[in-house]
Amino acid sequence: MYTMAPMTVRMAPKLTKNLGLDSPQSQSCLSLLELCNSLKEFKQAHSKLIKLGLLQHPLPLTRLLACCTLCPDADMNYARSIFELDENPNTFVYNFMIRGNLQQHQLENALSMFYSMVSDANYSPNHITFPFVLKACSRMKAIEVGKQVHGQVLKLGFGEDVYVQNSLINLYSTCGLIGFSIMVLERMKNPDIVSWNSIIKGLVDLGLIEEARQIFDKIPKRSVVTWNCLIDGYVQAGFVDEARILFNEMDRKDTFSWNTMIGGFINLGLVDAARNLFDEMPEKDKDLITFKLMIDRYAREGRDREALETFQEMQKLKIKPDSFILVNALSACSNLVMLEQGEQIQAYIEREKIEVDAVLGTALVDMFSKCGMIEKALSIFHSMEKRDVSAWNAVIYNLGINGYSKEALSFFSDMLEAGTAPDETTFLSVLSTCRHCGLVEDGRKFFYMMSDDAYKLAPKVEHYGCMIDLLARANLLDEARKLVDTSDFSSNVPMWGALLGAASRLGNIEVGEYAAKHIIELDPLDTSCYIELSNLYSAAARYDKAAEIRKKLKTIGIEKEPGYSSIEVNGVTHKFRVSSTFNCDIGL
DNA sequence: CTAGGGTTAG
Repeated sequence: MYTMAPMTVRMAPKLTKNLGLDSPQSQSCLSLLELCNSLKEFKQAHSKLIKLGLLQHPLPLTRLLACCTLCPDADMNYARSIFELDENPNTFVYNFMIRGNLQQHQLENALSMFYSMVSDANYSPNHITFPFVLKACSRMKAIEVGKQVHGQVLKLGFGEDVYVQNSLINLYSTCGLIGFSIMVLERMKNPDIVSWNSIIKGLVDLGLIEEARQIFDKIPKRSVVTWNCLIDGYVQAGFVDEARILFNEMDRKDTFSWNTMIGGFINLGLVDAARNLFDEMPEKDKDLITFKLMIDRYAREGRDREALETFQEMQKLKIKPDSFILVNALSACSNLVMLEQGEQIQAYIEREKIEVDAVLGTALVDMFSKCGMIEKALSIFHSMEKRDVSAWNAVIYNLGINGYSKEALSFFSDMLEAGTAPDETTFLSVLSTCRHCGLVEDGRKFFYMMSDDAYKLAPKVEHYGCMIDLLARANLLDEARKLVDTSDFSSNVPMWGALLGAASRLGNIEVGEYAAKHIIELDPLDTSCYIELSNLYSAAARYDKAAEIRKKLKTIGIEKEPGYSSIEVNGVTHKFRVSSTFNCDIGL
């Protein structure tokens, strides 16, 4: 919060005429400005200031600018419009603008503010300016500009300021020039803990973990951040045991320490080890990221139940989920067909007025349709302001697998009309719709459409799989075989597996043997192929052949283990048993 | 008489 400045402000004489800065209205307006913490309130204060004619004064103007650049959702265009009212911006005003642009990730604008500042003869950058500017340079990895700024620092005499020096260390190390960072450090009279941490972080980011460790052992003092940086270094390098030893040695762990360790385990695929740490972690230290790490990983691994349970734990601790977590939770609900849970999440989104962007909307659409609430799904889809490819894909795919093939295909043409470019998943959804209803003509059309000039998408194994199945169901097995023969996937086992499965379902021994021959050539240990083939023989009452295959299977000593292939549809992984049928969606 | 630096995930 900003304290009121005393009212004995120096004022330019020409401004004192219409002054009113001391008037009760002005006073109240200035206090209003201090209290407000939303853009809307700023704007009200702003217009009041204009009415009172106070924007001529440097003090209110600077304060207004401070308010509207410092808030986390600052509107920098708005800030800029105020800035431009200032004919003679002072150092404070410039600094606020640079900082605001930096916070809003408008790095170029931050730099151009700096440029106009240095070309302004009346005011020059001070010790506060440089950390912001240097940070902008390091975020942009603009090392050449950074070096020039370094020159300015020295020229203007801020080379001894510890904050500025530390910013320089960071600039050089984020640009990979750790040697320069060390040079800056060695010239410092009094490097502090932040200087050392910046060096350690720089080394860690370059993968120089041993060097980082040496510094860690050498420095006189360490902070929690020091420990966390080094632990993160070990974790990044895959030395999780080393990280764990340090972690255990820490006398004070903070949220970062725990999250770094948990994240490290997770990245190495040690999800259960991560969970153990998660359970050991004091509840009061857990934050959004802690939960995000666990829930996101559970969701990726299809451990939906655990994802949801952890999500509920999070709610018990009153930690507010962000939309990433909500997407994960919704996807778990749809995989588990847990409508009630999903509806609760939707209610939460409405209650908390969380913005339903394309991704979150798609997750809702997917959840409702997987739970059989197609109407509800469609109404959400229609209410979405922005629809990306995934949103369309979710609708088309789910309509298709629920038997609404006409609707699915009409959504597909709506999509093209809306100018959204279909991707491979779109075509997979469309083709699986055709397969679902035996629409051979349409299937062929869409299959060739995807690779034509307009879309230039190469059909993948999954697309071929759909086509094989579609053709086979229409008793067009020879066409299916030709498709495989002429594809780029003649050395792809699942591809032949799909043909074998189709042949098997039709009892077509010739094509079956043909496909099996290819599979065995490619992978003599493919068990599912033998099993499929023997089933095919049995079904055709060719028991001798079937027994022969079974025997072969035994002698090779292969265990029965069906092969799986998976595809991803709108972020949800669907498993297909490639050996037998292409339409066996195990995930449902 | 306003303001500044180092650590964790998608």
